[in-house]
Amino acid sequence: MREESLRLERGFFERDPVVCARDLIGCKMICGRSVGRVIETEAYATLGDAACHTARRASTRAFLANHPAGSAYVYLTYGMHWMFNVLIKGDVEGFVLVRALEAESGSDEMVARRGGAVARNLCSGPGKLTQALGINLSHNGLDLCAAGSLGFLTRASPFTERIHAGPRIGISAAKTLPWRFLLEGAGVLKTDCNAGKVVAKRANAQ
DNA sequence: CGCTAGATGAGA
DNA sequence: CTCATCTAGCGA
Repeated sequence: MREESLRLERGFFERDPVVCARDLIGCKMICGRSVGRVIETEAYATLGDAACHTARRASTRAFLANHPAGSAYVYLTYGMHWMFNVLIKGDVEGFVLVRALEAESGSDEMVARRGGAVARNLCSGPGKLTQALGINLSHNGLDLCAAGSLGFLTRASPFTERIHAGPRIGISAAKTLPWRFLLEGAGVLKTDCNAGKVVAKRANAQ
């Protein structure tokens, strides 16, 4: 018998952000015709985490107050890259940044939006991911648990693959929290490993 | 392959 | 001024 993938429900996102980030690995992300498996995430928390946007941005605190768990939180960084996050509201509140996917279907339109990038380079980073899926500010605030074109599907059960945890990358605060999660052996993460090195080097230089 | 520089805009 | 980034272009 074949197991059916079901949409992740609100309750999934009403837990600890770190648990959500880890459990999102291996789930499918759907955006219209484009589907990919989540292979990299990061958790951010409103308490004890200086890297969380709520620590510096009033608009993010307002967003959190006005949206349910499982809402999409999208914003621009470095003037040109959209970041796709999910609002988490458990006992601890925060966000999960979806950093990388392994394309499964609809990759023709993903490749087109990425300007002809090869598979290994298609969704292997948070900016590439949103570009491949066509995600931008218009998706901000969407309910990912509703029956829309944007959301997540449950991962296979039992889930036997290994998940690696390590420090988050590309940030300047709270660098040591091991809140970055990767599917082991996904083989799509070279670029992000490089990004991690760059960050580490900068840290060493100071 | 590794590494650097520069693009580019919102928020506080 | 700071950023949850990416890519082209350079040198080895």
